Amino acid sequence: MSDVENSRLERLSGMLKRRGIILPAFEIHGGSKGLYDFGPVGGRIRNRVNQTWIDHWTSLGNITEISCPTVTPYEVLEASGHVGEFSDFMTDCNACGEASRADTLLEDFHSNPDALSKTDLQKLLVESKPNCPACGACDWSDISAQNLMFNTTIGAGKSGRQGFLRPETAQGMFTSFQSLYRHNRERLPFGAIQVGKGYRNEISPRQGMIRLREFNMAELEYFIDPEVDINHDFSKWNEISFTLIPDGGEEISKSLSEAVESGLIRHSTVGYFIGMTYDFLIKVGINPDKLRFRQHESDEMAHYALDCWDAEIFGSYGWVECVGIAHRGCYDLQAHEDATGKTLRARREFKEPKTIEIDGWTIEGSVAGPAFRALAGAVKEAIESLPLETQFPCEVIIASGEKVMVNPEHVKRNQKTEVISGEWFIPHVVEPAFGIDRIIWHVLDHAFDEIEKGDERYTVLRLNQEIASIDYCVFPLFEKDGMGEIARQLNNKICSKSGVISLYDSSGSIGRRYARADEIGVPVCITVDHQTLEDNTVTLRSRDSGEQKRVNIESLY
RNA sequence: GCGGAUAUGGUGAAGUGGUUAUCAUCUGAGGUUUCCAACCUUAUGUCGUGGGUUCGACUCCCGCUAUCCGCACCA
Repeated sequence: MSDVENSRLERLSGMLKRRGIILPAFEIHGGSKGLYDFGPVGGRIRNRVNQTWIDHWTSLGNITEISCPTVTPYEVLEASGHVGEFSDFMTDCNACGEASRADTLLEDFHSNPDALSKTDLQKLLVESKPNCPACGACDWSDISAQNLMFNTTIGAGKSGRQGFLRPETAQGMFTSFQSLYRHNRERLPFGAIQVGKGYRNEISPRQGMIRLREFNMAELEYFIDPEVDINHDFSKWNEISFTLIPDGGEEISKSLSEAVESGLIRHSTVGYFIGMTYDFLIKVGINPDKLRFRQHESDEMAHYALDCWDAEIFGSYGWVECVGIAHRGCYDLQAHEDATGKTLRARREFKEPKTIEIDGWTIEGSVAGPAFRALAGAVKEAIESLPLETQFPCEVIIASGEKVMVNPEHVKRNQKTEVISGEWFIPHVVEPAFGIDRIIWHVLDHAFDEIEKGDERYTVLRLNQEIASIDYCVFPLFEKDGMGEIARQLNNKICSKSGVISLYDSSGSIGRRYARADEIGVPVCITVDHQTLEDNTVTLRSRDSGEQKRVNIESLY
């Protein structure tokens, strides 16, 4: 980073802190790495970005918003693969207090302890009794998962259950699949969105808002039928050339429809969400020249993912990934199904019901049941797969490998016609995941404009009206001759409107007050002056053009 | 986690082993001013934290915490 960019970054960070947009959290206690406050000005910016994001997706019409707990039981994140991927299993030496990685301790007792589950590691630890590398004792605490996820205990004392603060919002949407499916009248495609906090106990949070331990995420899980081609309408992006970096290739510029048709973007829904993501980022104020989409390389992508694109935004820290759009296949729902035995599926009706003629053998329950007892189920399965020509008595090999003698009285002819109208399948998921803090950082970075005014550097935060923290400032030119009262009254009127915030400021010269408002990006300032006293008009001054126009005060009520 | 640098009012900077720590700016109050950081008066506010050396530490030494820059991992 050059000195020029560096000092701009310092001025930007200084301004964000000074004006209460983004500041280190808990600073009077010394602060804590990777934790930031959105201050009195930033809090509303975050809220408005979140709301804009929600509105953006719900406008599709088949998206519902949910909100799941951040405290998540161990089993959920074990099923999703996060426990294995995000954490190490640790155990403490009760003699000296030194913490050790369980898999490292057990290397001499197992060929690949890294691959063991927590339960197996615990068992192996108890059996093999390794000594503490620090003090030589052998007195280990129970194994706990630690590291990139925040550990917590749900419930008090020993009866408590192990849990984590969620590292992403996605899992709650997968575990709620059945409810979502019903709500959407059991019809795909549909999506669920969630905006909320996620937590990762990063080893080394760095670069301000870019890597946080507690962060704001916004995720959409869009459930689709892998066998149905969705015809997305890409025409609204025909005029836009997207900057794309394909897996292993050079940066190119292409229209979205071209990139999807050529197969560069491997799934049209991924392509559609790239377009939606582009629109959202532009809406909140990202400079389109500083935005590109990069395809994950095969070895970077999670093994189950079919395609993954990151939206990267250029700012003071270089190119930073702020959104990930991943085709996750059926991985997540499958994982929770496997772990719980619950059905997380959607139904697909066949165009033509399938008719299956069955003509073979099955068991005579009243005879075979008492005869085979516990094996009866397996015997039934084996017999139903036998050809019609089979002669009884007959020796049958059942699933467990056991041989059983089946006599004619155990069986009967099975002749029927089954009509199957459809099937159950695990939907595929396309997931756009947004790092809200990273996006807000870049919005601020792109909006932060320094212009020369005389010899001075003048700061303007060119935020879009949609996400500006303060909508209006109201100034009396002077606080005398009744101008102060009129301005206060106007300010109160504007604040009382739902969703609108106005700030009253009477201190300092009028120029200073405009400058203060510009620095935090207030789009419009309203000034009450002498003329107001005569004809009830005020001036509206625009942040970006500096232009003023007079309007009647009543038109602002 | 490893290596390097840093920590002084809200912000940005000076400075010293010696008893009221300096400046600019910001902020508050008052005045002045007919619209883009004007001016005058006045006030508030600082040595990150814990220990050590010392008669005395903001200053020297050691932990800790935080920040910034490299290395490894990620939204």
